[in-house]
Amino acid sequence: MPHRHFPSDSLTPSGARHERRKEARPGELLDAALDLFVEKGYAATRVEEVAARAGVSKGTLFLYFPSKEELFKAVVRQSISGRLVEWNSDFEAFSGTTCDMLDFCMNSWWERVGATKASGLTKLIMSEAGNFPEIAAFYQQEVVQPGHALIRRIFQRGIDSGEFRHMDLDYAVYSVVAPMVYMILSQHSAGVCMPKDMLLDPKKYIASQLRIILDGIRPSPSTPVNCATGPDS
Amino acid sequence: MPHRHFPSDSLTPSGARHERRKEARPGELLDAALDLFVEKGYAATRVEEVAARAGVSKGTLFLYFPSKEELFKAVVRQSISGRLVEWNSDFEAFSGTTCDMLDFCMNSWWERVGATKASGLTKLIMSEAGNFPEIAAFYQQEVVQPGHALIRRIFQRGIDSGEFRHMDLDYAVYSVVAPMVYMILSQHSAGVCMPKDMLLDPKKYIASQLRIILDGIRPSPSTPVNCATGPDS
Amino acid sequence: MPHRHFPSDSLTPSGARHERRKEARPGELLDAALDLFVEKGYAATRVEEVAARAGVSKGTLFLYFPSKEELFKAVVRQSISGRLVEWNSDFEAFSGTTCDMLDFCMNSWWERVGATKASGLTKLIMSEAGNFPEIAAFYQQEVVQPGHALIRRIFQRGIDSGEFRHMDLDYAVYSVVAPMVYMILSQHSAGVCMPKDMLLDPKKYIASQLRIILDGIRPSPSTPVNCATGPDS
Amino acid sequence: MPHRHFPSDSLTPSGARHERRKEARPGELLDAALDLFVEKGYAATRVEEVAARAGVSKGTLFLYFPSKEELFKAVVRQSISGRLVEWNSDFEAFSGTTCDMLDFCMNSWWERVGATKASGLTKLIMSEAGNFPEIAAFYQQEVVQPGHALIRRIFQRGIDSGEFRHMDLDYAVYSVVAPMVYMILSQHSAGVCMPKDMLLDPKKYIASQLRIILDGIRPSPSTPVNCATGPDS
DNA sequence: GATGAATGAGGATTCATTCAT
DNA sequence: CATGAATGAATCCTCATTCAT
Repeated sequence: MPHRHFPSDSLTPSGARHERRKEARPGELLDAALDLFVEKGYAATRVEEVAARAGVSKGTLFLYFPSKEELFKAVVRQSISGRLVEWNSDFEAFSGTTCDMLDFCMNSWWERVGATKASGLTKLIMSEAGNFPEIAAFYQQEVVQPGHALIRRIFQRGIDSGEFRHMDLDYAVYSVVAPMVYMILSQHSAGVCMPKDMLLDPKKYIASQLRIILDGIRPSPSTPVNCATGPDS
Repeated sequence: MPHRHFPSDSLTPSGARHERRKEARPGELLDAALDLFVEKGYAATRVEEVAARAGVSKGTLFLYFPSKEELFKAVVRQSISGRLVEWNSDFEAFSGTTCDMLDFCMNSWWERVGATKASGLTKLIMSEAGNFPEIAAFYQQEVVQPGHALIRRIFQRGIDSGEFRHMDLDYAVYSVVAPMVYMILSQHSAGVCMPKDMLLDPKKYIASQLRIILDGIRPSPSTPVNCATGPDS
Repeated sequence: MPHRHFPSDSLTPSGARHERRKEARPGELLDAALDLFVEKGYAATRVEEVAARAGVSKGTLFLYFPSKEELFKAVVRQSISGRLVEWNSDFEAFSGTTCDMLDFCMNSWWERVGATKASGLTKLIMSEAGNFPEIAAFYQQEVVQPGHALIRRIFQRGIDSGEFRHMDLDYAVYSVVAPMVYMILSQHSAGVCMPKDMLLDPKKYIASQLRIILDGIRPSPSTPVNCATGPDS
Repeated sequence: MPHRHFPSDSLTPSGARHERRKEARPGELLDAALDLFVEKGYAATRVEEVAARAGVSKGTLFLYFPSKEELFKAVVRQSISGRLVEWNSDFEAFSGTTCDMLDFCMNSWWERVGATKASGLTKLIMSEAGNFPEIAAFYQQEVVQPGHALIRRIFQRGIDSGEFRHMDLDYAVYSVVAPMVYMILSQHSAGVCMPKDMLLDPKKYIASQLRIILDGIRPSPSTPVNCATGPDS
């Protein structure tokens, strides 16, 4: 690999001046942008730095993406929205129990997004959405709504089949969303989410949450309470 | 130069020369800064605006805080300190069921934190933790660890009394933490957490999550599954 | 004058770093801006250069004018619109013949605008209006409409008093506007308007045009033609 | 390397290899450039757009013109050349009154210049003269001088025949030139020349100006004034 | 000769920080 | 102490120009 260097500390792209890699450029820029956006946030990431990390000059970036914002949207599309489609279709073909479906949902979300760099985008957007309403709207449309819709569909399936009890889905979906989002945040703001020196094992975390949720939403076997008596009774 | 002795000074009432006691300045600045940092984030908050809201000039702010960064740290340090003491003591005297305790925990947390300015601080810290590791560590020690410890104590109480099943508490606590944190985030990044045009009713949200949690962690009434069969069975 | 230099070739302002001339700054900036806008056009004038010529830094300019466009508008207001008011009021008090009024109109316009640097703004705007519609609209409103209205009022006065014949004022006003605008343009694009090596004497130019106009718009003494016969008759 | 002799070349029809003869390229580029320069001005015209309109790539443009500036000069030089010859000869054969001649002059000028793309060139040159003195001189020699000379000859003819009064022709010519130039400018900077929402009808405009001029330059029927008395007399 | 990907200097604007008053 | 005028580094984006293919 004699050509192409990735100077991570210098803003000056190296290599030959004209390299003509039109096909490869967008992907290289997107990769560099994902890294930097996740690492430093949207506002703090300079486009020139993205270009430099991709091994091109500032101007080249604007050849492929008309603005920083569009660059960011493209990153989100590639890293999340794009994978959502494939993810969704997995569910179309799913034939097991709805419990398994929810299990699959949480675990595959983790593998496809949570465990990847893309998860940093979620944290980024939550942090900076207030300053970039357009980006928030974009993420909302491309990621949040489809995601909620999927979970809602799973829940509905479980209710219809008798696996789950009746619930107000508008609120119940967050029993799945919240732990997943929280897990992602704890990856990117460790000190803020997790007690010091403790790292969560994602698989165990998901299993733990999943069990509570599933137990918590199945049709009440008896009365919904076994809390009738205090600890001192 | 402890006092001024110029004759001309006698033209001015020597008592309360300045309307606002200068000792109050730092506090006013910190209050203003907290509001603005919460509202707009660190980067988007301009020091001039902070000064203006505190009723002083930009230059004066730099008299008390050597830089924007130090101002931020001071804001967080002051706002965090000892918030949990009072809350904790409420639980010492609690004599009801552990289910009620968890109910009280989540609801009073909502009233004391979620619905107040303090929630903005949580969001702020999560957003900026990456850029201020020192702050993250501080928050970790002052808030996260005590908070987790409290929930853990509640859970342990429930297990000991037989109200809750045995669980790996290292993971189970997040069934309470995650929905609460998520609720805070959705307050401050509405468009990113919630499907468009939908606002969560906090009381209903908490009730919904609480019921799932309580059902999800009580001792298994039968087998932990009623998902043995698929939806088509 | 030990302080304050006007480095016309360097962009670095000289003098002490903090000079505190708040009252004087806007005027100095406006003067510098007028010079440069006239000399180089709107697009080609760099704000930094304006600041430097006024002896301040780039940032200082934006302390007084929120944008390049507002700076330009302020220049127009100071150089033209502002004077239009005073000019207009001269006419309110005018008690002579309407012929004298028109004479005064053209000559005083020349003295107040045509012969000053402000005339360069007219040329600038005609050249660049296409690229800056907001500026064109502003000039239209602040300068063109009041100017046309004034001329129209003069004409109407002459018609009412019997000094001028009846005319379609929508078109007749240009018999005054066109020569004045042309005169201004010839100042700033000499080679394009005037035969080489010929400079117009403004007073004689105005007198010549004025006489033609006045003769051309007085009530027809006989028939409007003495062109009934060709040159060979 | 006058010709290529590679055998592989024989696979291609050696005759009309390129659709557009390369000799035509410069002309196509100049045409496209004229359109764009006129429409948007020099600075606002991008070379890439010129190339695109000419159907070639940006690189090709620089093959024929070493810089944007040279392209501009070439455009103007080509577009100006010899435009007035034909027009001039029309007047040689003219046998009517000089009033008719002036009428014909202004109206045919409108048809040949004012209403055509050439008018854009005039406006362009006036706008850019300051930045391209060489162009201004060229325009001066090719257009301004012959044009002024023609009008001057017409005026002289009218004076000689008694149709017009004696005048200082150095100044009187502008009574014709100014309205015509102004008309061109108002075509290309409508918002700047005309009160908002008002469009001039060229024929009526010319008729109006012509009548004033003709009335204004015919031999004084009485005294040159009927402004001896004020409006209140 | 053509192409079009790549370059990078240049320009408007923002804002934390300084310091003369 | 307090002020607020002044600074200038930093950042996004444009576009004339270059040159490997």
